[in-house]
Amino acid sequence: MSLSREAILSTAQRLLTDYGLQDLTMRRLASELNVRAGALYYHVPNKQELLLQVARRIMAPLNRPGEPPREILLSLRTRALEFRDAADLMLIAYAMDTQLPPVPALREAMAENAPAAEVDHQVAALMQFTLGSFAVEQNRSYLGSSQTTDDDALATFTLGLDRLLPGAAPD
Amino acid sequence: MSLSREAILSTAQRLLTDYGLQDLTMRRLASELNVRAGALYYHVPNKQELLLQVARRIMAPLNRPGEPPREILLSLRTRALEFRDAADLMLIAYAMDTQLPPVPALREAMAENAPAAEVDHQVAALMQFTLGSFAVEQNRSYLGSSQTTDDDALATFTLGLDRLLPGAAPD
DNA sequence: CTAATCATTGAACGATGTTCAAAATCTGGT
DNA sequence: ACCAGATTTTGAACATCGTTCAATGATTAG
Repeated sequence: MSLSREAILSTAQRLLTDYGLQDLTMRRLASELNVRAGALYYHVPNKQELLLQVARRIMAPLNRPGEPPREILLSLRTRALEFRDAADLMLIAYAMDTQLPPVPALREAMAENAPAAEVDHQVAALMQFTLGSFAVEQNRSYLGSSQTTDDDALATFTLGLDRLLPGAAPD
Repeated sequence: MSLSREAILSTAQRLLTDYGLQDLTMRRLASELNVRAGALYYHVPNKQELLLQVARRIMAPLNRPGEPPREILLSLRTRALEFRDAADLMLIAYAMDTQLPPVPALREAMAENAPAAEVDHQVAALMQFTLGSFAVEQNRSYLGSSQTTDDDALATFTLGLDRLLPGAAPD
């Protein structure tokens, strides 16, 4: 069987989960597929694109229409922390595509009480907070600097969610 | 005159501003100082530490006690966008040091109406949103993907601030 | 003036993403 | 079964990166 974009992406995703972004090199990925690095470039234009597609794969299952935004974003958090360095990837992927999942689901869920333009800003703020949260949290654990407990991190995250989601109470 | 940590850091900061993180290599930095790359390692342990110190330098002037949080964070935004790739650096620096400026100033400004632990979470959420915002915005302009105007970005940012700062109104 | 300390060099190491002509493999038509 | 053409993969190279370190040069103190 010959190589395929699909095989490359799913192997990359596995490497990311098991060993992190640092060990996700083109040579390592190729060797995992019993192939040399050059072969990958027949199926994928470059590493940046590869990583982008991996990020999409990780986030795609989270576009769940009908689910409350709070649940969606808590699921996103679970997923982000379960893949090593996923936070950075997600942030870049979202920067490149504003309509990345779970954005459409969030828009739909929040479309009720506000005009479209307002909803866009609300969703954007929510995503920026969420991804910023993950990035900080993941970089922190990556550097072993345990200035914060997991409980603190989660509490901060839900506090932010409560404030950024419609229907938030003032302090 | 011999090299100094100070000269290295300020030159690094200038390179960052003028050419971005991609061109801030140890060799380029050394050449800018009329020196070879190895010499830098007598004054700085490694590049990671170098970047961290640069981030501190950029953020340090923003610890302005007494100023309202909203002003502080808008200044931080101006500063972040004025240095290329500063957003990523700031995020990493904050991940490594929870008390990085302008955190102390924010804590002080928000300490009035809540217990200490609650303030910490509020400040953390605020910083995560802020840095996430910058990172998304900067990555976006870096990739030329103009899916969003500057005005939109600023509107999203202030919307988030209004919601995350004490005294926010519900929708 | 000399000895010791400080600072820089130059060359190397291992690793990275990427390219590309050549080789290998697979495919369909006769 | 064979062959021509297209599809894939290789192997080697390129440029670049961060980092190390013995040797060298420069500075300072006694």
